[in-house]
Amino acid sequence: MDEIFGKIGTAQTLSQKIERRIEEAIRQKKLLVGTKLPSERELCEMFAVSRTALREALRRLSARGLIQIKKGSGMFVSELKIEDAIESLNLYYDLSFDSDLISQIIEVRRVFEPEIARIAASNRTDEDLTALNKNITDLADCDPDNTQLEADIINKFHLNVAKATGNKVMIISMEPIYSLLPRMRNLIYANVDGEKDFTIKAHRAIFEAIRDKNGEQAYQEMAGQIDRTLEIYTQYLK
Amino acid sequence: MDEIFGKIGTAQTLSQKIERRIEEAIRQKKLLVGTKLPSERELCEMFAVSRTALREALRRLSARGLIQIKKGSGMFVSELKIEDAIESLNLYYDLSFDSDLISQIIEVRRVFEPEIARIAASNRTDEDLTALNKNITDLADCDPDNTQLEADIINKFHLNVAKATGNKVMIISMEPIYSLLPRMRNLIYANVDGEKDFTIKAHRAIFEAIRDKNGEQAYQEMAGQIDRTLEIYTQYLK
DNA sequence: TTACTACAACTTGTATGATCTCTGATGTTC
DNA sequence: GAACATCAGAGATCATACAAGTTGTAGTAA
Repeated sequence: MDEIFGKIGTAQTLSQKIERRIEEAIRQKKLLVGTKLPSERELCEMFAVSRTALREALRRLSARGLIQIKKGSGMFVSELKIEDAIESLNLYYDLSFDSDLISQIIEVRRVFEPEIARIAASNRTDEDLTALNKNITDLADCDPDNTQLEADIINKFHLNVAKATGNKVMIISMEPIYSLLPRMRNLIYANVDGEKDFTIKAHRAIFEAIRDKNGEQAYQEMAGQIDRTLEIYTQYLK
Repeated sequence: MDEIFGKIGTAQTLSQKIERRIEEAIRQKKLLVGTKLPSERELCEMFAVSRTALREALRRLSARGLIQIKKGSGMFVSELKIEDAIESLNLYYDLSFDSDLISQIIEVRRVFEPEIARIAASNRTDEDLTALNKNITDLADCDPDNTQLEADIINKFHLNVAKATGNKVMIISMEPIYSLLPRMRNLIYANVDGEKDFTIKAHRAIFEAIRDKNGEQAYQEMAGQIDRTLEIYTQYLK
């Protein structure tokens, strides 16, 4: 218990208090999504604070994705998007990125993604298939020199597999990891030749297994694909 | 490619531009953790903007946990805590918390945690064992009426298993999920009797498997434990 | 010298008023 | 009715002033 000397006069700033008040209102659904908030001037009167303090509170709320501010028209309560929620996680990963992290990421993918593929195979919708298929044709059409685009497409494919599970939590868990892959790929792909054909074939195999609702096959193909990735990375990292 | 007519004057506000600039500097480690930023006035001169715009940018950065602002002393680059990153996720979950989410969380745990236990069994250190063991004795000693504390301890156990993998990414991935469990448990535990003994026994079995470096056993025990959880929840939710 | 006090020189927090710019609606012209 | 011009209201930015917290230091008394 080293809370003994914890803050007494927390000295929450005025703008923080305002922020909390509005946040609470949104959390408790007293302010519904889409609602237009009163104008700055009106809110100033209602809270009896200066525009400075109020605006800073609003800035923070919009930074967190709770409200949307449209210049010239007003401020609206917005639906908190998954992307907003994930963004700070992405940042967190970004800041702790190092070569250690690379092998750890691969390990996590090796363990999680085959299982994800299995679930995707049984839950996928036709829309999911369309998206996945598009990823593969995009990959095939992609300029071989444009490794950046290539990496993006591959990421989308894997993210779409996660989406095909129909499980939001799955997406949230994996998204931050996928967002790091381009950085890893840039590190490596420049050094590997004749990789692309193999990559396309492997991803198509995953796609087909998911399409055929063959969970076990999807699991195996995904595992194989990541094993191969792992191989390449260890070869490069050693 | 319908990017042809994509936004040109994205109309990023001034404060957003400032925010990005500082954020980039932090991301690229040009500003290290602990660094004291120049004072508001100095930054105003450097960026050639008004204090209002600058302050709004700083407010957003502090809202996101990238900097810490201390009245009277200054602004400092702060280490982005995982808790900060998770907070917006929590808010997201908070706003979309429903029985759907609960079952999705369990599904994710059912898939991920047994694998985590398996890896933990081969990578665990003696310190990990000590921590896990303490969790179990704490659980046994815990006042049966204090379901909140009970839930906390169980969470710590699972988090410690993740830690025992020695894989940071594993921890970060699971952390947001674990942070939701207390809420779920509060929903349920009040309605289940004679559960505690079983819970202790199950967790002890997991512990022993990890202790003995028996990966397969750890996998099975963890899977069984979560299956049991799933059973309880479906029973309650139906 | 030492310990305490008081103050000066910082820092961020809040308030106010003026001005700029964008948006949406209204009115005008053809 | 459609295209254009106008205008009111919204947020965005700026400049200034003052309030209030923090820190270091010079000065004072023991």
